[in-house]
Amino acid sequence: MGTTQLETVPEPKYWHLRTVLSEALDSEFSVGEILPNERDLAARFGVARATLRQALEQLELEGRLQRRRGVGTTVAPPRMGVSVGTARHAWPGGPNDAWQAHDCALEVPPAAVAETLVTGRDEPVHVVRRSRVSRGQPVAAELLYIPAGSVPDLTAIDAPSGTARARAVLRELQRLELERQENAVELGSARADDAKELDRLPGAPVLVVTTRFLSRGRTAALSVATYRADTCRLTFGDSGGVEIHHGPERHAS
Amino acid sequence: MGTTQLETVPEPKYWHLRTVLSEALDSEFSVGEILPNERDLAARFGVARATLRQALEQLELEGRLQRRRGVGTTVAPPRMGVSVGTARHAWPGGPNDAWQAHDCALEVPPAAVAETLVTGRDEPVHVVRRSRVSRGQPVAAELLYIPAGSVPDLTAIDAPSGTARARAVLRELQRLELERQENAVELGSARADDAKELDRLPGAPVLVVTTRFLSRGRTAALSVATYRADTCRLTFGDSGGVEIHHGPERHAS
DNA sequence: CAGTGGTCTAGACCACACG
DNA sequence: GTGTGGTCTAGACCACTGG
Repeated sequence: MGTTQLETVPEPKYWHLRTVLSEALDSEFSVGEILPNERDLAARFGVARATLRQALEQLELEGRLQRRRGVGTTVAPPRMGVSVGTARHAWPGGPNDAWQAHDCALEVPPAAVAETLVTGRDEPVHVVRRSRVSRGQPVAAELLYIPAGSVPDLTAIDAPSGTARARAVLRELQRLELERQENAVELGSARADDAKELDRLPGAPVLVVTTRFLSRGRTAALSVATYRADTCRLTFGDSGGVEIHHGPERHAS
Repeated sequence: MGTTQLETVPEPKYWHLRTVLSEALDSEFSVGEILPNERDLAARFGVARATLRQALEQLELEGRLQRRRGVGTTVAPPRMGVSVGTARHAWPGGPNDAWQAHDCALEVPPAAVAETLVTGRDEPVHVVRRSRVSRGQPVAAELLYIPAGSVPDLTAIDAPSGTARARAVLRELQRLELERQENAVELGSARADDAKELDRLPGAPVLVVTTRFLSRGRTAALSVATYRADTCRLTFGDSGGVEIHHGPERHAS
């Protein structure tokens, strides 16, 4: 007789809470608005903070919320469509390729990368770090692996590393007739360095896009780009992307 | 001198634990092997079970582990490459399209879908449910939205719903000259029905692929497919996909 | 400084699979 | 039944942001 089980829900609390909050976001909040803090929300719904957080995590994963330590939880705008298609302008080193080169170093790539590049183990390759910004916020961090054989004319460049070196490598790469071979997308979690670049915490969910570029039948470069999964919708094909978003959206007035 | 801080780690415990476990998986475990249970593991590492679980969740998200209630935690095989490219055989209703039709109903689609289909609000459309199996396990659940206008010759079909109806709709669709227009990929969490189909719990991370099909310039169908994010690597392009998997040495730099 | 989200603990009970 | 992972609690302290 002690049970206070007013509602027989085989559904977990956090999942039900997610639904309730999701509907509240649609009807009672506008983009950018700040939610009550977690302790207040938990008290309001009569659950432990950990349970409330489980619901918030779900909503953040779905791109509905944005949480920042020391600041608060805000309603996120609809995900932005980010083109990862075959458009010419997306070519590495091409004009207006949406990427900003940061750095370049000669490093030994991970085993899986070396395998795809068909280079020897422990054979260093050029690694160009680039980042991509869209609508004022960072959306992707990329590592471009380029075998030394792909850009043989680099002896003329004196800069051993740094931005200048990165641009030089890209310039050389651009002279090749690159052909995009394949893409793959999978879920991953941001490594510490990527997380910093993406303004997220380590372990944040990311969409990892790997692309292989061919030149005269050989693998000339391999790109591993990590996109923020919470804010990005990846679009393939040359157009901007379908405008599909979830639920009604109200904007601050 | 009183600090027992043997290691000055600004790193969270669960993240460090994730790394340790990840390396252990590479060197000491083989695919399919069962890990010790969570209580034992937590005790072994001297952390609370919740913390240990946080690390396991990360590894599951990355496709390294598979956890099943009542059974245990096992080492997952490398993610399988699943083609979502433009290959002919992937056409809805085409022969060997890798999909199995389950059901069909006339329903009012979500607002976002109706918008893309350019149908009126509250106007019902055919909704075909399909599922996709690869290597013996379910990898995707799909909802195919087809405006009634796309398949006008369905009055001859008497089955109001069910598998027969679904196949009939697909057969009609196949007679159109479909043109794949766009794809988008984003992270989502499995709804209850999808989760059941994918043999996962509600809220499990999924990759949502939306595809628009055109016929004579009009949107003839819209596919919303949810793929298991833990087991699948989506490949675009007509070939099988690059064989990139996470071996030992996942981390660069 | 005060307030926020992030991490962590030590328990408890539940839902499920399997013998 | 036993044993597993899944959910939930009520606290505590930490790391960060901003006034």
